[in-house]
Amino acid sequence: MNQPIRILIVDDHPLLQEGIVMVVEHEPDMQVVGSAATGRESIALCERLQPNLVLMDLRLPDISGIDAMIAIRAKWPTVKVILLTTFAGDAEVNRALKAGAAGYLLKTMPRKQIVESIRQIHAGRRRIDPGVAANLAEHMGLETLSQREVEILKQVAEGNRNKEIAHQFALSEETIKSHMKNILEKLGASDRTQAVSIAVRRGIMQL
Amino acid sequence: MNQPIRILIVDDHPLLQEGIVMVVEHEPDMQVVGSAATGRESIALCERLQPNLVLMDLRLPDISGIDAMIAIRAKWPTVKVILLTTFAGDAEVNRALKAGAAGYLLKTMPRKQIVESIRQIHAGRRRIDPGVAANLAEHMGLETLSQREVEILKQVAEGNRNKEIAHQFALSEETIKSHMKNILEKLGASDRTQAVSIAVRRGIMQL
DNA sequence: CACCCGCTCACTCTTTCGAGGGAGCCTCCA
DNA sequence: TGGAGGCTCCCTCGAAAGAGTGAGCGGGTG
Repeated sequence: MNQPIRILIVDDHPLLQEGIVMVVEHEPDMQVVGSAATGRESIALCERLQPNLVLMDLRLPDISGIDAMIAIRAKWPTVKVILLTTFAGDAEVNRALKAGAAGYLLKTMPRKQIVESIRQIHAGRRRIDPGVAANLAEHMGLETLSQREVEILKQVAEGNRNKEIAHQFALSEETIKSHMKNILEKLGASDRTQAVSIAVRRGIMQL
Repeated sequence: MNQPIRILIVDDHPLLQEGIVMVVEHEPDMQVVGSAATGRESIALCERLQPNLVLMDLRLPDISGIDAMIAIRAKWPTVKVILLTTFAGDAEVNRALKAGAAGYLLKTMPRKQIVESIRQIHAGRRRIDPGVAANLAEHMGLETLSQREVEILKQVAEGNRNKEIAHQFALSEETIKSHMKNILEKLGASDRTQAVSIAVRRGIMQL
């Protein structure tokens, strides 16, 4: 355990990259081996730099942080990936953890807690930000939308009518209505507009 | 001009604070005199530390960065305030610039451009991130919603029916319909759901 | 002063939504 | 093998939403 933790930073904010470097390099047992600003770059740098641990933002310019993580974990299963982001609804957190994230931290966390979490995660424990965990617990057991339902809800957010959506997907309007009924019930929404609001808040979709 | 630029940082992400400090302290003509994590704290620190320039995030835990800026500019009109944020629709940028922001920068900006912008702004020029400016130009001349309209649209996003909104505001349902008609036209939306989507994207309201 | 604009309200009419039923098909998993 | 759940489709019906049109009031501005 004398080897320092080799960390790769993935974030498209240069200032934040800089901040992480500063905080992490302060710790004798950690070392930043590189920084990437995009998902694809992060995969390439994993190849080259062989980090033990990746600190990854969720929103990246090219592919989502979750997809980048999936790609990295597929090639290098021993690499631990920590999502470090500003906030996310329960849906994103769930997807991240299911996809094998070793941790889910918020950027609002104090420096000390972040380095401590990195240490814990590197030692094999799983860390989830208390705020995120509370949010998760609140939505525990809450149903998530199917792919089809998300597709449809996105169209709804764009102002399409059921009939138009049906036409786009080559389906019957009745089918769309049926999906909408399920969406409203799953999200606990009283109409399509609130359904979009809730879905965005919970990280099920973006606008 | 031998005095360094005294900078106050306002951001609720410790890591980003750290990053700004590192980048800025690298410059001989700049000095970070303090960091605040909330809007109220930023006002208090302005009092104590008398900075020349404030780097302010838009989203803060207590009050919005714009409101904090307004408060600061009211008390210390010579202090220049730069909004430094991840992104915002044209509505937020417009409000910020109207309220006297000296600059509007994005966190995705490279380090060099940020320090250069700080220098320019301190010298009296106004700097707006090219990406933001493009977005602004795109929406130039686009109508904005009145206060009443925003209030109503927020209720719409919560899934309230026209009748319910009318009751809440002690208005006629016909009045709400009339407002909705104006909202749809101003935003170029085909229905209330898309109106909410567009308003959120443009920074007119949050969910 | 006239004018614009935000806010208010009214009436009609068509379209759309969402609630209420039900049903068949598929796949995955216990 | 038997659910469970996702996807598809059908019917009815009342309640909303939105288009169309019109109008009065108050405040601010050229």
